[in-house]
Amino acid sequence: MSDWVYVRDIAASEGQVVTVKGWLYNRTDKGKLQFLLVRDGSGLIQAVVSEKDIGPEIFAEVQRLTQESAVEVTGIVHADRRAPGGFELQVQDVHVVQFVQDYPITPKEHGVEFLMARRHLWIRSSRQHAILRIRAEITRAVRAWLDGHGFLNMDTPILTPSSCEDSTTLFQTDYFGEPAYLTQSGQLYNEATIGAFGRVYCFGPTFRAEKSKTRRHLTEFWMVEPEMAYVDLDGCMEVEEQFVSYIVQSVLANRADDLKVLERDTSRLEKVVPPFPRISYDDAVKLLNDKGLDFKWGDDFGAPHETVIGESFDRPVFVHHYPTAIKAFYMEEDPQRPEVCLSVDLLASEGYGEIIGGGQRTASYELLEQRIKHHHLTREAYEWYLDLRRYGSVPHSGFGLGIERTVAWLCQIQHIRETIPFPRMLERIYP
RNA sequence: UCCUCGGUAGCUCAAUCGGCAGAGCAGCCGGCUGUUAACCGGCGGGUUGUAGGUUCGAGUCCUGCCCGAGGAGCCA
Repeated sequence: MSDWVYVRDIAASEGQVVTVKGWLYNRTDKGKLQFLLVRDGSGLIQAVVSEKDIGPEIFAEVQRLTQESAVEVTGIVHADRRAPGGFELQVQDVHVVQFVQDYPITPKEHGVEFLMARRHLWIRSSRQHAILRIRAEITRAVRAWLDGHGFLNMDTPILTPSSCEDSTTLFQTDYFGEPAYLTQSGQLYNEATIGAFGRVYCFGPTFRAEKSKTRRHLTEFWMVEPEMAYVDLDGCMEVEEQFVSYIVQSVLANRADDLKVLERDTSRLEKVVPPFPRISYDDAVKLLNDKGLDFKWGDDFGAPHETVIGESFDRPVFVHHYPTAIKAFYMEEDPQRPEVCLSVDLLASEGYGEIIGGGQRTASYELLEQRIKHHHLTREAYEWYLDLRRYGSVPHSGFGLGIERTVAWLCQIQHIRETIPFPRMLERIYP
């Protein structure tokens, strides 16, 4: 019995007889010679089957093998320039674990509707495989950087009694006869945990019940939200640029093969190092007007505006000091200019738009109380949040990074639906 | 929610002015010792999303409905 090895480790077994356990990705039949492309989750390897090596009986069985049949392939590992990946197996034995009939996804072209309905199988395809491996690297890097920089992971609730912000629509559920909502942000809770721990982050799913039907929106998406006590707007931007740069450089260093599968131009990503350019909302408006776009001060940027601003720089760009009126109720005002607030968004390059929203939070009890009233929020529901301004209120900042948008940017893919194993979108909750 | 486009074989698509519904791939049969979405030959494969309407005749024109895609708004 030969050793079971994963394809990713195959180079270490050159010249040895090993067994690969996986699924048939594709097969080419040349008569007395067949090429099996076997994937095992860790990689893809070509297995060369010759009739004279394994005899007519097994050879004929292999000839009947169909796409995605489960197989255990035993053979000698050879380096060969002609093989994808540089190594191949000269097959000595094939054990068929399951013959598969009529696997629906062929190596040919398919439409989005067809593939999305078969998402549970589509994730086996090489492009999807590469994207989801990069996603895993991004989430690994997120935790590694935060854990290494004094942030404590605080898991915030998914079931919440009310809205965190007043702007978006929430999914309502029944909580023992009372209405409850799926969280749209852990931020408010993290403003409490920083009072206990100083620097924290939450990382989990977030839900928005808006009927958004665009390439940048999911109804369920993942967001990491760091929050920091005694950190102002400038300090927040410094953390963001260090954090994002680390994530990008980790993907470049650890997922080069997957970026190649996606044919990602990595030269743009190599430039993603601190410092990032910083422009005020005022200057962003000027920039848009100078480029001939019709945009007036006080409006929020739409997708085309974000694209133009993002494309004006060679790395992600901070836009800060948005009008107070278009931002959430908890944003701190600029003391010199109350009509703008200490908020900052990070717009990704290459037209991928906003990947981070954040800024400095209101520290003043009086201002927050006034904002809650002004935004028609229920005072009672925010009493605990007001408590945080009663007992040791300090300047503090935080931000939320959208994982799927980051994956789409780094993978250079057109639609966010491919950045999560099972996307939840308007009109799609299957599979 | 609004705007635009689409739905034809298992998949991806074609079908001229309203006039016999067709190709590639997949499947099945045969051939081939270096294939990379292999190639060569052969075979089978259809309630044209759905309900009506116009017409001698509708995949094609008209209306409703269903489903999907792209975009807007909102946002990460």
